[in-house]
Amino acid sequence: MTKSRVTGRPRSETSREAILEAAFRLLVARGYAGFAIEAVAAAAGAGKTTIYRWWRSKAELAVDAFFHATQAELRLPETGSAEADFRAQITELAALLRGERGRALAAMLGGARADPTLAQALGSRWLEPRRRWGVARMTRAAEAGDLRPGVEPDAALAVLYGPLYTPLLFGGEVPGPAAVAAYLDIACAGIFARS
Amino acid sequence: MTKSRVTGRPRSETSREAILEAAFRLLVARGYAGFAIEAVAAAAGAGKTTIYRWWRSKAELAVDAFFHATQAELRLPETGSAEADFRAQITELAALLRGERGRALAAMLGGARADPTLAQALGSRWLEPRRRWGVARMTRAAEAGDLRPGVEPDAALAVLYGPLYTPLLFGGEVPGPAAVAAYLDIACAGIFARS
DNA sequence: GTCATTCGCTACGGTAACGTTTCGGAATTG
DNA sequence: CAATTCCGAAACGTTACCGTAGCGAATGAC
Repeated sequence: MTKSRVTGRPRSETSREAILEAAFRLLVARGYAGFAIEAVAAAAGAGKTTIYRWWRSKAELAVDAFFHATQAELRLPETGSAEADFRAQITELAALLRGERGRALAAMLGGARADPTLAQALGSRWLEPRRRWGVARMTRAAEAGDLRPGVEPDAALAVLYGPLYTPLLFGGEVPGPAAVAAYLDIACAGIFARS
Repeated sequence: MTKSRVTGRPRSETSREAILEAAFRLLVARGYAGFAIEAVAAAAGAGKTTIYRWWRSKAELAVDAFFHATQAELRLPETGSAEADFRAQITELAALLRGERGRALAAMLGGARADPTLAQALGSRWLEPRRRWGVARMTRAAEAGDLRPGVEPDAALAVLYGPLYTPLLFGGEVPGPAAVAAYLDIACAGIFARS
């Protein structure tokens, strides 16, 4: 957006990372309510001014911090059968959401009930891309005749992803590999046609 | 707990109900973060003192308000087949969670990420009783041989209830009757043995 | 060396809700 | 009537965080 400056003191990459990491830690430890700009600045050894200069809102900082901790770890596979694709993607997602990143996401989703800015940022940067992929992949599977008769793509996606996200709502831990496999066995048996 | 008083001015039932209803309205309209004791008192035409006298915490007031609006509308059926029992109970729960009560519950679940008191109150008064019923019913079904081979009760419950609660997490609307039936068709096909 | 810009730091006024206390008055019992 | 308890209203000091401003020091291009 801003024309790249050639003069003046350059932005400190050290501070940027310290802020993002401190924000993530705080999000995990105290939730979105206890996630205050002042606390982030203090924990990062940075000035409040520096944060306000580079992030427009608490919401943007939170989402940035989450992505900074997450990197591009998640693939959206497009090979193999639909069932294999979904199983792979959900298993990977489950692994990501276990532990700190899951708690950070839960904190943000909880906070999004009170902060529309956050809801919007989270929707456009996390939920929507994933949902788009899921709908597209499931629709392709339906057209290829891979689904049991009468199965609607939306309902199938709800059954596949619902059990994964529910623990974030209730404060529990995201299921481990064995539990994920167990529920996927059930869901896939109801969704995909057996050859 | 307290010995029943025989003397003095009796507690005003009018105030009690005005407070519970104002609390529910505020919970629906502004979420748990915007749910302030002062605001409840003002909206109810009551004094803060009165609220502090009868409720120990914000969390207790919120949960009480939710139950006051919910009454005992929910049955936990025990007749017929396991599949019929779960379908009936989930359909009823979905109807309850649509609209205001769903938003109130979503607000509280979101707030529970930040307020352990609320998490505990909500767990013991709402989640636990329901979960207990579900586990018991599903275990009985397993013992009766009504489940497809290899289906674990915990995983089956996750598949049945996950899609219902997920919208509360993402801020969406709880599915309507048709959508509930559609996802239950899929889930039940994966869980219950066909005779 | 000069200049533009960012840095961490400290301080400020403003807002919001907290939880407590005090008050005069109203409602019951006996 | 007296004793008791609850009521709504108002005021209090406290805590937490907001967003902004100004400081001297640091940094790097020119």
